[in-house]
Amino acid sequence: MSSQDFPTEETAVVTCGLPYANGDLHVGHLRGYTAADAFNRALERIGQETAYVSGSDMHGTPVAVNAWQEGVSPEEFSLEWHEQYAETFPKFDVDFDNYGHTHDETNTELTREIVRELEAEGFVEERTIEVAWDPEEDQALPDRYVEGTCPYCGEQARGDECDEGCGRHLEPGEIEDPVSTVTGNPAEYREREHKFFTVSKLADFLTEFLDDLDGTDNARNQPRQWIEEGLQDWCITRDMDWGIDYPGEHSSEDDLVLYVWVDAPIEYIASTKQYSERVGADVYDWEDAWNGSEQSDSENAGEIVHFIGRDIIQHHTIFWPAMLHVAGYDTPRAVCATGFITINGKGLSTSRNRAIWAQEYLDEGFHPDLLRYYLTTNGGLQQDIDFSWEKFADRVNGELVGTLGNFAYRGMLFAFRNYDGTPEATVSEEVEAEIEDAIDSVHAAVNEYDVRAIGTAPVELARFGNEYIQRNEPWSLVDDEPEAAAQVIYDCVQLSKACAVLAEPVMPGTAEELWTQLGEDGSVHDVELEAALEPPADEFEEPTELFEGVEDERVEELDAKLADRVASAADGEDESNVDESDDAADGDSAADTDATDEDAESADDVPADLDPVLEDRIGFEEFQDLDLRVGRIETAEGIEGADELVKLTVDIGVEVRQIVAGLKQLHDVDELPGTKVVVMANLEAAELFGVESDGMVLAAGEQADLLTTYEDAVPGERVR
RNA sequence: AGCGGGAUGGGAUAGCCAGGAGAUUCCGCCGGGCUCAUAACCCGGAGAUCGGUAGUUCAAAUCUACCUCCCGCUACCA
Repeated sequence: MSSQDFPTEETAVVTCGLPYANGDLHVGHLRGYTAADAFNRALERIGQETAYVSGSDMHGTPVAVNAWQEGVSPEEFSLEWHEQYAETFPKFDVDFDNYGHTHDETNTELTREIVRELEAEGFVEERTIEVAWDPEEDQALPDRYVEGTCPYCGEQARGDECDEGCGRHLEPGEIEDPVSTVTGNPAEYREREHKFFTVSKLADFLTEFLDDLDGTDNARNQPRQWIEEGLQDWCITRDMDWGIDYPGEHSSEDDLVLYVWVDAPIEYIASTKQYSERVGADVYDWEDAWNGSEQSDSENAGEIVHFIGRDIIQHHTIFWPAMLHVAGYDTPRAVCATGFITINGKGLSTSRNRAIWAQEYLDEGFHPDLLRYYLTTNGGLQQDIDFSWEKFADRVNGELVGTLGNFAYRGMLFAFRNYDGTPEATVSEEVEAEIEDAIDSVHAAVNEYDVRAIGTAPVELARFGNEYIQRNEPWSLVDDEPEAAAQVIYDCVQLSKACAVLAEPVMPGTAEELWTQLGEDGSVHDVELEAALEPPADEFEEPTELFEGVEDERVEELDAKLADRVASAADGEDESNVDESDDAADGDSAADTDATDEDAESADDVPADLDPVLEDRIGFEEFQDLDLRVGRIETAEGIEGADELVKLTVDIGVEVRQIVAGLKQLHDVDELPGTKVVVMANLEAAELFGVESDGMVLAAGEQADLLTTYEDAVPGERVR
């Protein structure tokens, strides 16, 4: 890449995706925030001027819809979540220099200012488009207020994104057959004036931008494809009242607000600005970070580094740099998109309660550093990583307790007992070289955005330390060769000090603890990596163990708890799904790094590709809930455009139903009429390929072998 | 079926972008050592044709093409 290595003379700013203010935080969120926090701390350790900022994402239709359902104002609703987030992050030592929210004054002002700038530069056009409208309520239905059919792939889609089909971002008015998600009313389209940001004019700029962009590969490759396919202009306004009013005189009467994705990333700037205003521009000047090229020769002087979840790459590599560029700000140096988290190998799912919640983790009494270490070092940033309590315990016990904690403790305890602190000596060449290497590796890791390597550095150094102390056996030297023993122990204290410095980014609390135990002055949060080579303090108190192990029984207990919770969430599926309405809603979240639902429960150990019998038994009463009927197919015709679907009318005695079934390739459609079948009669109706299907015809296996009766059962008889 | 991510010793991971020695580390296993340390630590060993095939190259885990399989999301298996 074309960027200069860190540390640079410029001012850096590190951000992480904005948590969307409509749900509890979980390990998926935490992964991104701890990675960015560790990266920012590592930047500080190598002497880069930097700030770490973020804020809550308050606007958008999911908040409005959820608030409406709870009967509170969107502001009240989102502020409550915002406050919870603001309280939670410090508990994980996620140390934002500023944490704001998108609904505050700074962001509102700045957003309007930037939009005016986009207008002034001629990148905003007013266009008349058709928007979904609820005729009964007489209100507009932007984004998630409406569902319908994707015009590109024909799938069921949300108003703003074809979430289930081709994954495209949908512009207002594009979705077909719209229905209000609030009232269920079919929506009609009305003509409205809206503002468009002409992103399509910026393809060349964006291509160049991507060529110079640092960070993870996925953040560079995916948008390239989108550009090749052709960029669409972006509608940046919505007909609703929750959001930032579109700047200008005539807009207020129309309830025209800016689309949430306009003001959300601007919070990165706003939050930096708030930080600057609080500490003073002489300490940190937000304009150097966001507008550094004004004062500097280089074109891209600000060192802007975004950490995001991989689901929001498009917003950060297309819309956002386009806005920054036109409004005269610097564009990002790097976008690092993290992978998802799985729990015990399965997708994290908030609605199924298969998640490790932030508060839950804390309530279990674990130190935040343990999770920080696990999340940042379990795999590369881009990689999906799995969380299980067993693996967690494994890594804590092996690497933190056994290697890092043990090394620091044994060396320092030896030193304390024999020398009341650091013995008289100077660092050996071998140890000095080892520490230098470790420092270099962290430097390199920062420049490669390799948070994992930043995290493993202190543990690797401790591993060397354990080997070193073992090889030199100070315990057998201490009587006969006191000088040699002193040398070894001095080296160990030096190594412990280096571990403290190296551990700071990923395990800030533990690092500070170790630093204090070593009798060092000040805080490890204020030193640079080179402090690892400075002579340790002469005296220190008796050390204590840095980490506590996680017992096997504890792991079993935690696993059981998680399993119970997932099971009970599954029981109450219907109800809980309504409350949680849709964690899918936080797809708008700027940091939603959970993998989404996955279900098929494990089917290992079963021969011949057959699914095992489900473990959960149901009661007879539940079986009684199934209304299975004998039916006779009356008519059958293929559905145009569908490969497999057949539209059937089936006589089930009490009535004739229209049912869609996937039989076309497997049966001769003309021969189906007259066939007796078994029908699941009280299944809720669904629409398949635009055709209503009221019930389900039972069939077995891939070949859709139809279930039938062999004697004289007549249509309408129940099957039991 | 579409899109995305993978495939490296028993399990989990690194290396791949910028091709070159005996392929990294952790867990597990076998054997040994140490006893300063939280049954922690250290050493040695077994164990990988780096998913397959073809190609580029003096040289491929790494680059190219095709293929297979796995995972996730989504879907016309209602």
